[in-house]
Parts: sequence; structure tokens; C-alpha cells
Amino acid sequence: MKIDPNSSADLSAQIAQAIRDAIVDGKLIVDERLPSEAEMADQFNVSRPTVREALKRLAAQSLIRTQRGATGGAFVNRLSFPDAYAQQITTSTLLLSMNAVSFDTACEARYALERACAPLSAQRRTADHLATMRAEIHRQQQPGLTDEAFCDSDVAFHRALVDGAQNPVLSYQLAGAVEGMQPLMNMITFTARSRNQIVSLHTAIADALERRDAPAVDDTLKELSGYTQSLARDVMAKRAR
Amino acid sequence: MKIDPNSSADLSAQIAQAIRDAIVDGKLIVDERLPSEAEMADQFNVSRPTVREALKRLAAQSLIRTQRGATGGAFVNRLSFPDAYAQQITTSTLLLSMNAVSFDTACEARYALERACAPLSAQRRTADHLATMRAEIHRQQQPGLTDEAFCDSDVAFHRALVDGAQNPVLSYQLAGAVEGMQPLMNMITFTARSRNQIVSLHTAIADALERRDAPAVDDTLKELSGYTQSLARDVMAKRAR
DNA sequence: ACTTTTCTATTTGTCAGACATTTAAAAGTC
DNA sequence: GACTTTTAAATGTCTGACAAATAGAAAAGT
Repeated sequence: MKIDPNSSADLSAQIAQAIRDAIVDGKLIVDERLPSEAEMADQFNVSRPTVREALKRLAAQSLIRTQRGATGGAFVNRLSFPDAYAQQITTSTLLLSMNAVSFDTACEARYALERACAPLSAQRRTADHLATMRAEIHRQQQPGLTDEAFCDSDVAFHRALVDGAQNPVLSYQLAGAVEGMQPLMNMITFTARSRNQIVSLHTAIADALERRDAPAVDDTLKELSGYTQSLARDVMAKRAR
Repeated sequence: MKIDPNSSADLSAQIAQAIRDAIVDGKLIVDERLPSEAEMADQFNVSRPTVREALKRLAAQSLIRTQRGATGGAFVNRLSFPDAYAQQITTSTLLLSMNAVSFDTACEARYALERACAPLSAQRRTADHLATMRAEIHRQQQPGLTDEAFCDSDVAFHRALVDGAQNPVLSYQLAGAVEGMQPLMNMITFTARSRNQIVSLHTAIADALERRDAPAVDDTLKELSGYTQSLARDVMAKRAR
């Protein structure tokens, strides 16, 4: 691991990259302890604050964790699924909110990916997944529900659908697609009528999953996708006035 | 934005989280300048190195960028698609390599998502996308190609397929699924015969895309998925001996 | 001999102050 | 007016120090 003091990049960025590469390439394995900050400062010929800035960069990506005390130090962290979920969601949310991505584009991507999970979910979903979906459908019918709470429940419903595929990698990927879109979905005002429509589509999806009827799930998801986009278009049109 | 000096969390982590929240909630908008490090140190009642560690955390997530000089400082960064790609790939790669995810699970997720893009790509792919795919197929037929170079070309081929859908959000999501699997794919030894088989499937995909024949693309992808899994199973079996 | 307490060394977390470097704008010069 | 020099502000880096946490060794007590 070498560092170039004359490079245009910051020293802390270079050091972070060197360690990151070592982790990705498997030269540093999970739970392995890195040298102490003082030792690294020596090795890289920089000061301790510079090493610390590099370590904080890695900590922000959940690549390392640190522990104080006698046997403490920085350790290569096993990137857990929950950590990866969280990062995926933050990144996706910001990407959508900062880049003038049209609702249609985001919606198309989301439903395309979700429909990819549907056949697997129809095949493998457990009674638990179905129960979660039914419970969320019930919640969506509560009268006093705010738009935000309705969206939250919507996310939980779709998450259960995706989790039904019993493939953690799929669930991880979809977390970004489904939850990252929430701020965009929150912009939609759900009238009583549109809520009823969505609830009936959700019910159709749950029914089809119960029958393990993959084509029916797919058709209904397609319909839901189209309906969501039409709702969004209405909102845009109203806002234009 | 408030900080609790008695919290168990590091001060720099708290400060980073406070700023991150402000960005996600839209209280800080793109290209807005944050106060100088000295000012923030005052505001949060911490030292400048602590503020700097917080800023480095945010920089690691591409949430801010810094500029030196008179009018310099830290600015809220527009998270670009390339930046998001890079993060997505790193996270996915590490997630797969650190969590004993079976090849089948990863492969299933990857092809499920890729097949979701196929119909859109059949509809919208340009001549450019096709040309890229043909070029990669040609490269895959070179005799002296290493397994790694073959995998690289494979990734480029599939990336062109996904990009054909002309939906940047899809491309972003698929980047993790396709490129994150590369270390796993690199474990497979491609014999001359298996390469021929893969090339012929790639050719069939390109042909079907040229005809805009979505069902044929889907069928061939399904076949390719099955073939890849059978190759992996062979490798595992050989390694077991 | 065993348990409990105290001490100690190590390591990260934080602070203060200083200097180097970069950069844009203001001031000066022709 | 165009060019050069100066200046001020900001980040980047270094040094040295102390605080706090923590595990293990040493000491004390039973």
C-alpha cells in the first residue's frame, strides 16, 4: 500500500482508497485488525489526524468498525444486509431527488424490478408474508390515515411481496427501488377513491399470491403500475395550474 | 442541528448524521455551501478536527465536495449517476463476498432483474447498443482471452443489454446486480466448449434484440441463467474433490 | 487457592494551535 | 485599461497533548 504525497488527491482519500482496495481484493479479511492509528501514521508517513480522516471515510461506508481500549483498534467489518439496505436506500433516495428523474422513469424501473420478483414470490411466499400483506391492506383502509402513513404501509406491503421470493439479494436490490421512491410517492395526494382502487389491486395481488398464480400477480402489478403513473400525471397537471 | 456531547456515539458521527439528515430532508440544497470548518466547530462546540472527520464521512458518501481557496468550502454535492453506480457496485460486491451468499442465490437475483429489463430493451435499444453487444461477442471469441477478460466482456455485454432499456434508474440498479457478481463469476473456469455455448446464447440474445423479439430474449436469458448455474455447480463439484 | 480490587498499558476520541497550500478578489503598477 | 502583485479566506496537514475506555496484569483480601 503506497501513497503519493504529490498527487492531487487528498492524503486521507488516498489512504482510504488503499485500504478499501485491500479489503475488496481480500488482502484484509473480515474481523482482521488494522494497525493502530499511530502505526499507520508511521507507515504512510502522515500525521494521525490524516489517518483518522481516512478511517472515518471507511467507517462511513461500513467497511470498518472501531473499538476503544487496550485491545481496540479498527477492524474490517462484515457488511451486513441491514447495513447494505440502509446505504442502498440513502443512495437511491438522493439519486432520485437530486437528478430530476421523472416519476415515470422511476416508476417504470421500480415496477419492472418488482415484477421480476413476482414469479419467485408466488412460488415461495410463506403464510407469514401473506399475513403481513393482508395486515397492511387492512391498515390502508383505515379512514384517518395520512398520506404519509398510507405510503409507509404501501412500502411495507411491497416489501413483503419482494421478501416472499426468499432471496436476500433480491430483497436488498429492491430496497433501493421501492424505498428510494417514497419521497416521490409522498408527493401524490391519495383521494378516498384512489385509495380504494389501490387497496383493491393490493387485494388482488395477495389473492393471486395465495393461489400461487404468478401470471395474475404480474398482470395486477402491471395494472397497479399504470394506475400509479396516471395518479402522478394528475398531480403534475394540477400543479401546473 | 443539535449535538449531544454525552451520547455514546462519536461527536463526528453525530455531526455527520445531522448534516446528512439536513441534506436528505432538503434543508440543505444542492450546491449550497456549508459554513466553514471553523464556524461549524464554533456552532457545534467541537474542535476543527472533529468537524473535519464528520465532513470526510459525508465526502465518502459523495454527499458533499470540498474546494480549497478563498471562495472554497464544503458544498452539497449533486449525487451523480456515475458516483451512485460506483457506490452501488462496491456495496454489492462486498455484500456478496462477505456473506456466504450462494452462487445460485446471487445468480437467480441477477437474472431475474436482468430479465425485467429485457422487454424494455427490446423495445428501445438503439443501433449503438446492438453494436456494443456484437463487439463484445466478437471479443469473447478471441482465442487467447483470459477468464478474467472473458468475464469483463460478459459484464460489458450485459450492461449494454440493460442500458438498451434507456432507463438510467434501471441501469443504476442493475449495476450492482451485474458487476457485484463478477468476483463470483471469476471463480468459474470457462472451457473452450462453455465459451462457445455462452457466445452462441449471447448471439441469440443480440439477434432477438435486433428483431425486437422480447419473448425470445427472455427465453434465451432464462437458458443462459440455467447454463451459468450448471457451470458453477460443476466447478463446486470439482473443488469438493 | 480463589476472588475481588486496583493499577497499568494501549488505543481511540477530542482538543488547541500552528503552518502550508490553494484560490479568488482586491490593490497596485505600467 | 490590462497586467501583476498582494492579501485574505479557506481547506489540508502537522505536532503535541490530554481524556476516556478497556483488557489484562498485579495486588490485596478472604
